[in-house]
Amino acid sequence: MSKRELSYLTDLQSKPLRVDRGKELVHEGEAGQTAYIFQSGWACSFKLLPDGGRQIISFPVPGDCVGLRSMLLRTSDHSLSTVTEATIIPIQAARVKHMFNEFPYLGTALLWATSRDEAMIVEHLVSVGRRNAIERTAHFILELHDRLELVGLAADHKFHCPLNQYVLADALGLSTIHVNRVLRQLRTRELATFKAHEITIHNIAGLKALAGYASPEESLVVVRDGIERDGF
Amino acid sequence: MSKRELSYLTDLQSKPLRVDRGKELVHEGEAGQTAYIFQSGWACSFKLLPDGGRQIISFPVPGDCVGLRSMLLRTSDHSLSTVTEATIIPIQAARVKHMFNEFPYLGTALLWATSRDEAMIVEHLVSVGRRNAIERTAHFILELHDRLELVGLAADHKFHCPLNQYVLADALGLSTIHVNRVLRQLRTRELATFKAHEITIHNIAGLKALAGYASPEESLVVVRDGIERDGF
DNA sequence: ACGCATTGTTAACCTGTGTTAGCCTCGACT
DNA sequence: AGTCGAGGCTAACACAGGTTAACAATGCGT
Repeated sequence: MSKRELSYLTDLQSKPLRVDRGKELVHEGEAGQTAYIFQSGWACSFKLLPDGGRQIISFPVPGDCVGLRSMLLRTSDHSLSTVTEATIIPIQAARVKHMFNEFPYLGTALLWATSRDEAMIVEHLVSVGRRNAIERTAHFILELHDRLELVGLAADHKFHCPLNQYVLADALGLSTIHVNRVLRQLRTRELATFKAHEITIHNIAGLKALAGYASPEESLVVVRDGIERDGF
Repeated sequence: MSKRELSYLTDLQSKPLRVDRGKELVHEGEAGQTAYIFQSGWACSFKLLPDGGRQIISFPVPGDCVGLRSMLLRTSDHSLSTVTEATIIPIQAARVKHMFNEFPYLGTALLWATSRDEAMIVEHLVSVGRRNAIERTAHFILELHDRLELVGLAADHKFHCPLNQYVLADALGLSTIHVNRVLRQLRTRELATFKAHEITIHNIAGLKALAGYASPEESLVVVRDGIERDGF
């Protein structure tokens, strides 16, 4: 990346903004004129169902960028709310569009970033579709751990996690009560503990085995061990 | 789009290629040097699990383009197999990368296309996470119908669908047997019939009500009817 | 310190979905 | 025509997970 590109990227960012927890930053179907970088605090993107239920798609954590995609589309296809108080850096759509013309190369970088997001959503889909409640929860904890470790927010197999069991249920496609049961089981089996907004992984190998979790680097290998079936 | 851009897009495409059904075009973890446009035939993209299960992510149908994303990343995060015999148009990665520099505007178009894909995956995640078997199946049928209608492959609430119940199960996160039960129920309730590779929707209003399905155009409205809950 | 709201925890019961096992149908091949 | 295999269909049973209903902790505001 050239100096000019970098300085442009810096210019793109507005002043950090503090928002309360539970604030809906983007409403589904709304025109998405703004993207945000999360400097601190957690959020969740989700879709509501006609019956009032909801499915959480992902949890942006500090360092993550959201809404870039919906800037280009007319509207956002899901809502976004903060889970905790947060500091965000808004990015204006107009400037991003200008950037696309000025520095085409950055467009590719952006495409790369959105691809990473999509990979996470796909993994989430696999979890919900084909893993049972405990595997799914274990997988979720491991993924969160790896993501947070990457930005220095997890150490020693321990990290802060401001989610409650209701939110967890909406993310994992389970009922609150069952989340509670599963967490208890993880505790009893001495794999991981979720207490007072802090997750501690006691036995990371055991947890990975349970979840069928492939660390980002190993992910290529594990799949080949699976029994291969043909495509139809 | 300028004439020059259009002709460039045409140049990009190689000769159509005929492939057998059940052919794995992309293997998970593989470097994705090629993208494909499906001219005819169906495919499915999926992830395999260590225990041999799989989750189907999406079904590319004629007119769809796949693999553009994984060309930019080092590797593809999921596999792709044909479901039927198919005619595909391969697109070379090198030429696409060149295109990005030459016509930055097309990069945005590409980003737009991948965003549409992602929206579909998100909807799939919502289905699997928060709809029960019959709602999920109904939703799937409706989505397929709308997609195929768009490319002229569905008419009169009827369309060809070469998927068997095993494949359906892997897509919907259900067991084969349960897919069978659900299809029977849809038939009995005179909502839709899946027979001899052909899906017929008998009562589209009823099916939409059951699925909580929002047509692409109406999708903005329906969600606001849901009971709103705050973001945490 | 008190009361209230939020979140966590547990038990009992019920239902949706998975599992196992088998039979039927149809088309492809010999 | 007969065999074989793939895919569809059904039934009986088992179990994971959902539902309902309490109650216990915790934290917050007054």
